[in-house]
Amino acid sequence: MISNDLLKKYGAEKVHLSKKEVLFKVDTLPRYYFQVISGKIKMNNFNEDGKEFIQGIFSEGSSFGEPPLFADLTYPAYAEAVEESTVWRLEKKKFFELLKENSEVHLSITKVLAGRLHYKATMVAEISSESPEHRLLKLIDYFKTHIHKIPDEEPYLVELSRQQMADLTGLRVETVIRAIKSMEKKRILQLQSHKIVR
Amino acid sequence: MISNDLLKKYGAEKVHLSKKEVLFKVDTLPRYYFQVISGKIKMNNFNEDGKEFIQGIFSEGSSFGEPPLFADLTYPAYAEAVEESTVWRLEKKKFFELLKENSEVHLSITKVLAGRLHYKATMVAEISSESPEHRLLKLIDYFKTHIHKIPDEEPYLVELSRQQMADLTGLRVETVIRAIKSMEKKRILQLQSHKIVR
DNA sequence: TTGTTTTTATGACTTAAATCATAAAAGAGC
DNA sequence: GCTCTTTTATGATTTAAGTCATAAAAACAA
Repeated sequence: MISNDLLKKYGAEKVHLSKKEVLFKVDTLPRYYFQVISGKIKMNNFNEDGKEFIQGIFSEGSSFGEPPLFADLTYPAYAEAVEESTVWRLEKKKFFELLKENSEVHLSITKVLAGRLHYKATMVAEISSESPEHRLLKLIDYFKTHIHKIPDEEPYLVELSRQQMADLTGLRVETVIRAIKSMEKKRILQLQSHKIVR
Repeated sequence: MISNDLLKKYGAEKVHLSKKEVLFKVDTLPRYYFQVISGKIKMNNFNEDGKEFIQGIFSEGSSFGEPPLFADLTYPAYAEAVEESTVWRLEKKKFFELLKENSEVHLSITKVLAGRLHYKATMVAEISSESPEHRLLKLIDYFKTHIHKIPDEEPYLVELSRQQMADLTGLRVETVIRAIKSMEKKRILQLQSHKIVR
């Protein structure tokens, strides 16, 4: 996360996005660094028959879509506003100037990438070889511990819909619903008027 | 990739690993930066019933296992020598000194992380929602284009075994074998005495 | 060259999750 | 409050990939 002052200093602009608006498309070259000011942005893919896969959901303060900027690659996914949002947009060239002149910012970005790589490594191993229940539990626990930083003993009210969880784990809604129900029976998590608490 | 001179300067040591030797374990805290001198190192996970998932295979010149070093996390997987190997080992503290004093090295490491994140993003979307044939093709093409940097028109002889491909995509050997055969019939790839050419 | 291990191959069978259909409950808008 | 949309829920059925068993081919070692 880069401070507003620094972003302004290097000429970043605010971009407004209405719900469902697409910020960039898969397989295109990146031109900007992006950081969420308000709202929620998701990065996602669609397979041949239209099934969505959500790479990540980014909220206030989070940057997204930087890897292709560094690695000279195209975007691996779309970026779309989940709700009405505002983001900072900083030109690639300016972004690299900023990094060069502010090494502590560069280190913080590297840390963010490292954290995301850790999440992906965890999820890809799960998705490829674990049961739906295990996958979902890993997802929920990852959000609780790493995204929202809620202590183990405190309850976490999952803000994701069943469909979003399905799209994050590669499952189908029905499978998610059944797995959640089954875990409730086993007392692995609780349901409070259809809301998941863990 | 950090040059030998620089590594030596900061006190890196050579570590020898015999085939199948484990360098670090999943869920432990990182203490070193590692870089392959010779041989091959794989990072892998095992699920409840022992099924392997290969996160990546690293050969000469590649570093691995850096993300948890940056993000203050534990290793998401094991690291094991695929064959007899030698690696550079540099203490965490020294590694960060090196980065601080050599900003171009820091940038190159960030680029490596960005590239790996790109690979993971690509594979996780594939694994979660595509057919075995599609997954395998994506894997093979990724190795051809991004790892070995072979031009599209030149043939690429896949060096991975069916089992390794299965472990990289979350499939079973039998499924890989059948999918490869089926793709040969469709002329998507060639088989030359059981070796895959794409 | 022969014996041993690993890799590739194939058929028969099982199963877990996807698919399809349909509905109840909850939430949003007026 | 009522209407429309979205989300959650559940049963019946299908299917693709996993599992199991077994063998041929290739690679490696003695």
